[in-house]
Amino acid sequence: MKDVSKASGLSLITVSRALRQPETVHADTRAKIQKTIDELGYIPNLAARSLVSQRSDMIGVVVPILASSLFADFAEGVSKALEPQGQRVLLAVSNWQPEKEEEAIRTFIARQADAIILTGFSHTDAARRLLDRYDGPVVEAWNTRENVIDSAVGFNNHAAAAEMTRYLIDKGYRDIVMVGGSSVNNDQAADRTQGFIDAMTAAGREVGPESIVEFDNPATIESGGPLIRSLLARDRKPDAVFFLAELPAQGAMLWCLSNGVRVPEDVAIAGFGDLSLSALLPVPMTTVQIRGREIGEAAAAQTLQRLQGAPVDRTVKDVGFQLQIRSST
Amino acid sequence: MKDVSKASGLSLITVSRALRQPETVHADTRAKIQKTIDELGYIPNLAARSLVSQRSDMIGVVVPILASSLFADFAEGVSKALEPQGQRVLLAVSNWQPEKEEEAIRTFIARQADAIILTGFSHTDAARRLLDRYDGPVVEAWNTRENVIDSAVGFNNHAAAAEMTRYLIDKGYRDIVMVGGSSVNNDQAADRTQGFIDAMTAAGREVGPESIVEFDNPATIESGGPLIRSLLARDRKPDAVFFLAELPAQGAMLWCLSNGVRVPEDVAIAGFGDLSLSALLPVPMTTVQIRGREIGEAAAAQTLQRLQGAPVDRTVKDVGFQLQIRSST
DNA sequence: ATCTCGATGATATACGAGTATCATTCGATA
DNA sequence: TATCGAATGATACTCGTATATCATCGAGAT
Repeated sequence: MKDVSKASGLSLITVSRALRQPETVHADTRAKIQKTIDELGYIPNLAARSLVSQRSDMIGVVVPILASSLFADFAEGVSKALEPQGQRVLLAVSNWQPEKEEEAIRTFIARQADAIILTGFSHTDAARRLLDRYDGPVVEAWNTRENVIDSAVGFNNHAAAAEMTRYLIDKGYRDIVMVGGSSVNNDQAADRTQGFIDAMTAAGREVGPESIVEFDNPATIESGGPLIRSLLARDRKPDAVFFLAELPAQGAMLWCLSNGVRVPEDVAIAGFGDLSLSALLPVPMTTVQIRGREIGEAAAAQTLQRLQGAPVDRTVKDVGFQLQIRSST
Repeated sequence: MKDVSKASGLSLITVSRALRQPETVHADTRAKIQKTIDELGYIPNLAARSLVSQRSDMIGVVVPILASSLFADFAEGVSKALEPQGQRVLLAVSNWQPEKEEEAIRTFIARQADAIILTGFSHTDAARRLLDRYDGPVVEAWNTRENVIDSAVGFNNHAAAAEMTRYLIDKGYRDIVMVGGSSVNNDQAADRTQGFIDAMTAAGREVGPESIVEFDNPATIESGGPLIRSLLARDRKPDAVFFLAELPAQGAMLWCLSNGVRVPEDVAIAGFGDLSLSALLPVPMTTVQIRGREIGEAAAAQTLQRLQGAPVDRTVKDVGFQLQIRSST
């Protein structure tokens, strides 16, 4: 700013005013300042501005994973919704490790992030303490629960899994097996699993250890084949397999296609997520549609509202899900 | 820091030293300071530190898109490689618009980003000027060319498309059609297209307007079906179709599977990208394997080296690609 | 007893902007 | 001609951390 002041022959304070309170400066003066700014290529130092203004125009976002997942849609949605407001995304990938999330939160706060958007409700105690003392908006995304830190945006994972399970039961399947990821530090996986269990028991079905199979996170398409293969090798074959993630479901479907197993005649397959591929498979796949991008946009919108002064109301926004019943069941 | 100083009974300068030059402070004193830091929950203000140190421990990253693409792998690779060094990612999604990239660069510089990682070589003039004056490392990723701003990490898009084209020619295909995205503001698409053209003409093949079909960015899996359908409806059907993006190729493949078109007997299909699904399709797909995550890690590694004082050498690092010959050709 | 060195402290300044307070200049208006 | 207000300027202080310079104190070495 000092350089601009000298080059334009105007005082430092006038340059500052031209930038911060343009209405107090004569139009001609403003134009003159803008001209020298362009000539000099002056770019304000936002770190200095941040120091005074106590804000950074940055919003911290934590996702568990980005590759081949709806979290990429989510992050893109957040970024695009924030950009028009001059907010940038500070990104962190936690790999489903709460300690990494905590570390990310710590650096977000240290960098004066204006708000923090997290995935899920699984946080370390230290992270909760940090967030309690943090005065900006905090959004927990991808699930809905009662006890939110500040606000939440997502869908009811429990209800989604339960609804699909009920559908499978009503459809007449007798031996339903659920395949899910580890519930450790993953409230989404936990809620989905519980949704399956609750729907089953509510229908009088027994849920034994053989009804639930676990795969390792991150869920890959490659894991689907071996999983369904081992299930079909059981003495008592399941007649329906409900995958709590889309990629293994797709992998299972493709394995069946390549190995002469008929879907849904030999075994029905349902997924969770509805990646675009699922509808286009030779046997279009029944699945729970999740709109990751929409969750991201909603999370960003909620954040911006709060930043613009909307009151704290511990909102939990449910963007919903939708069962996509197709031919695989 | 002032609070920590008062609470611990030690002077401000000692607290500062304990944090910045720990070796100059007695271990007991250090422990005492650490204790009060923990008690108070003190988190240093990195905006203030940044103002003095002229660095921010943030690295700006621009990707054209994140959803359903290898750029998500790329971004994850960058983030994970930077994290152990205490660097965070400032993310921007440009949507293939150089103006958005320019705007992102401007804010990265304003926020004192230590380095900038871009996708591709298509920048606005203003962006080039900004980057010329910028003193941190700049990495252009996802392609290799001669005139780099600072350094580049990627693979030779031209060579990759040419090699696949040569393979198709050698395999005996007579009517090869290329399907690619718009080359406007997309050097990768342009280079791939040129690679196809060059390989064709080098083999004495004619490349007419009917040999090249264009789809809209972003390439979706949904676009593949209609594309291959219209190609097969031509009087002179192509016997091989080379998609310069993976999703439309997968879409085309699935359309063929669902519509009784035999691959590769009726038409051969080749893709570009090798998303994990491609190898698992009922007809595993021939494609060019790109390792997005590796590009991200390499870009991050190069950045870190430069930040740690490695000399500027206008490096162009080629991480390569690999033809995956499968059954679809 | 003198010197040296490690550990700590006091003071001042810098980083780049934002802003409060008070002063000055100039032209328009009554 | 006196007054007012818009436009601009000068000065000082703030934000939170880093660091240079010089000072002080005490323990151990010579």
